Amino acid sequence: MAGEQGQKDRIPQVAVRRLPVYLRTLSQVRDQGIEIVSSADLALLTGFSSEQIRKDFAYFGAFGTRGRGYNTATLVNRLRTILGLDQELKAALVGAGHLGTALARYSLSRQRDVPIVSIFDNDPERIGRAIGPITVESVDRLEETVREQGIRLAILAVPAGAAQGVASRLSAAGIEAILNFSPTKLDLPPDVYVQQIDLGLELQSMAYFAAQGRRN
Amino acid sequence: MAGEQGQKDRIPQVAVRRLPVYLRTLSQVRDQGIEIVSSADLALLTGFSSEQIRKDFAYFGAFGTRGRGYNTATLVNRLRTILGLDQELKAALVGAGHLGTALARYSLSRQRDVPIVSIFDNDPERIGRAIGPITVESVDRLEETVREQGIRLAILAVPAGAAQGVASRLSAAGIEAILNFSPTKLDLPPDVYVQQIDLGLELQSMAYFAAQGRRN
DNA sequence: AATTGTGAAACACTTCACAGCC
DNA sequence: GGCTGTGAAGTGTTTCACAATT
Repeated sequence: MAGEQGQKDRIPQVAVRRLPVYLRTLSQVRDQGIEIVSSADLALLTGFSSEQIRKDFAYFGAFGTRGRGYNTATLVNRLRTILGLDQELKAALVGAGHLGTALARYSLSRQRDVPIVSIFDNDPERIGRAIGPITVESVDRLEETVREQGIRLAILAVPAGAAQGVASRLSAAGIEAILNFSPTKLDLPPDVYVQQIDLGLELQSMAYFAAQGRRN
Repeated sequence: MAGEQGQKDRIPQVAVRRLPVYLRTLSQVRDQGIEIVSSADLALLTGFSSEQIRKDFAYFGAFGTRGRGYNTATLVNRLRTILGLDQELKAALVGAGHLGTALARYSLSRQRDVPIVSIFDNDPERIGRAIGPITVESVDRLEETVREQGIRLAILAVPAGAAQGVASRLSAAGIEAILNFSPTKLDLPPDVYVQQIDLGLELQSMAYFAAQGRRN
């Protein structure tokens, strides 16, 4: 049996979240013309332990050569496939306020792999405005555009009060993962992956670590 | 013996990072005039399990009444003390580009507990500009201002190439925790708490979870 | 009767240590 | 000889289940 080639057991979520770090590091190393790296080299560059790096790669099937190390170009391609970046998954941004606009500009300039292709807002002042090559659309057109463009990911940067409503609509429209910058817990079917980023919460835990000390 | 009142064993980092969520939820509940909540109520509101909530509170000494639940007002105050928010820890922002400016505006409007009091940049175009009530200073004045104002936290929103240099200066100036939005791993003494937020990495792991499916 | 507080069991993740392969 | 790949041990975190308390 055994489904997709080389994939073992259940893979820890945390391991998946390290893959993009490996990918970025390996791309840089490859671009310096270095063809082989060891897990020890990667440990130095990423701050993760060499054992952990080897184990993470092993979850997806082994890519190294014993006695030598890993081929940078091969591993970059393999990681891109594993992450699904060869599919050019499209993302939508909802919320073209200060934060949303900044995120869009940042993403448009750097992030070719997961491109933002549509931006929505409900403020008539903002609709029609251009952000880079994209024109802000009315949020009324959300479902339609998501379907037409085959958008599968969304970034949410709307006020707290609007977040749940928009998220439900995104979910109903078939969006598979949401990166939520609004300070609200989203209640969604479990087949939607939600990643929360919350400046307020982060600052408050920083206060704890600064005040009571002791990192770990 | 036993140091600060009521603090048990070693406290899991993950538990600390949940406290701000409890604090926010409890503040909302309290502001609705509700005086008592059970861990089951909080579980519904936060999405964490009731056992976990009780255990988290227990790490810091017990605050509930058996048979009744937790007093919202008391618990809010207690959490604020634990997190160190009664100290009004000041934060600096370094990098007044699109993202930095958006973060500053967001924080200035909402986050009274951990106020941003200074903003730095190295671009002469930006120095002297006002963001809300704050005037952007030259990054040359970083050490001086940090000491004068007693700033203990920093938010880093500079280009990748500049991040390590600025972070080292912040650390040398005595900053205790850094929230890093630059896509760079920071190498700093272990007594500086670093929390990384990286849009590019988040989008890439979202691609995985959308592509290969299965949430957990 | 209801709900906390908590040891013990279960689960998740990381590190150790070494066999296997180049 | 050097470095990967991996079971086994160790550590960290969550869930279970129930005694303690109001």
